[in-house]
Amino acid sequence: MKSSQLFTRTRKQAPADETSKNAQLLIRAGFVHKEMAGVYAYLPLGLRVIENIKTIVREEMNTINSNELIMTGLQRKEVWDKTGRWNDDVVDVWFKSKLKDGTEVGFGWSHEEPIVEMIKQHINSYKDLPVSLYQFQTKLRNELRAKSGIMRGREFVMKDMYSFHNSAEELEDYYNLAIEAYKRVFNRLGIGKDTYVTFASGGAFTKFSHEFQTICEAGEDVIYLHRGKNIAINEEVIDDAVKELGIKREDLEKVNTAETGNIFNFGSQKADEIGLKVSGPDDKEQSVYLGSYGIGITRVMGVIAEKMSDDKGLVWPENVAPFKVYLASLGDNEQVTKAADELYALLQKNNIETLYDDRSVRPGEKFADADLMGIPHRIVISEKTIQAGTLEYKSRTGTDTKMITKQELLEILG
RNA sequence: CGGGGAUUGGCGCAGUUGGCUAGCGCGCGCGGUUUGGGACCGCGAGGUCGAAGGUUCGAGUCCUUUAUCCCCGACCA
Repeated sequence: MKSSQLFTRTRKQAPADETSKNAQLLIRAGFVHKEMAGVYAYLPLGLRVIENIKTIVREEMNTINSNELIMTGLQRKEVWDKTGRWNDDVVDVWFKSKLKDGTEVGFGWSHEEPIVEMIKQHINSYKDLPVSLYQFQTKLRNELRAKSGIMRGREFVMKDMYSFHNSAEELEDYYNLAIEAYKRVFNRLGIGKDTYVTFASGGAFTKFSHEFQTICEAGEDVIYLHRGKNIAINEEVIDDAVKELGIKREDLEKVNTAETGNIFNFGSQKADEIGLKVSGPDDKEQSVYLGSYGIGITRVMGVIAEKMSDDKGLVWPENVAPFKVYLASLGDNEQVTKAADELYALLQKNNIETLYDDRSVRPGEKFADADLMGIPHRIVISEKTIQAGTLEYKSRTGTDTKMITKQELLEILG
């Protein structure tokens, strides 16, 4: 992509109505546009990041044999009535509306009930199980207070996955597979070492559920870490967990975190409530066990922006960066343009996502934009580099530039 | 939902005890000089001061109501 064709604009100053680091940087760098409190549009650069995150998640969910689908944004009241969760006193984040004929509908804040209802038409026998389904969906939640930029919005993208099983044991096995898949996701996203599988309140079916908590100052959660034993416990359940796990409170370190993922074991209760049953091998009706697994896609993006930045701007990990290379040509010079065009073509040929800054603006502006956008690798082509017969390379995180050859560049970009 | 703060061109801000055609910087357009870390000079476009009502000879400045945004708390399936 050439900068001259990219729909984006960077700013020197952050808007006054944003104080969170992620929103300030993402807006300044042209990744998102704020529509209203807690509601953000994703501009071309931001969308690239979202898609990169989704690709990683998608690959890992496919690895554990989950099937991608996409459910509806509008939902039926009847489905939620079955579990009592249409009630605003039970779920206070509902956005609701009515059809022209008066029929009540809700805007999906979760898809747990609807997917169980839907599955009833597709699953009849124990032989149809297990099955796992996932989607990337825009969830709508009427939060009392949106905050922290894109980390807690009223509209956000979530990957939600649901697995259906014949027994508690089978669900447990899959649940553990999902934990491993999630760990791979967070590693690939570049926040693995700061993300902890955390004991959290489990509700009616299990004593604890698991949250994936990523250390982040701007996060809303507090967890206690036992680094030695690699145990993490949400503040909510600290007393019970300490007792249960036989560890000492004094050995725990208190940290702020953002909940980037969450997995739940629903047992058979939800399927029972909604009336999802299958025929068993003994020709008797049997219960279906449900697991639910979420990753906040846009929140993860916010957390990465929050954690990985410096005074010059964003610093994306390679796997999520909107472009891998920022190619800047300096000076309106035919030779320079020709050399930059050629290198751009070479990078494209090698499938290396490159943002080619072909604008006729001063060097400082190009460098500032490259840094602000957080592109991992920067290449400069100028009269100097042409005379030297090399390229100038700098990594976003490094402080020095170095002269390299095209071959060396391709090796760096692996 | 409780508490605190804010709202003036696209963005960031100033605007004295109410007083003249509402300013500045960035950005934008045109012309020129520049070209290795967001250049400089000149010219120019763009706001009715969040909204509604009120006080006054006169309101961006005072009063009332209201909307929106941010922060703290509460909430977070």
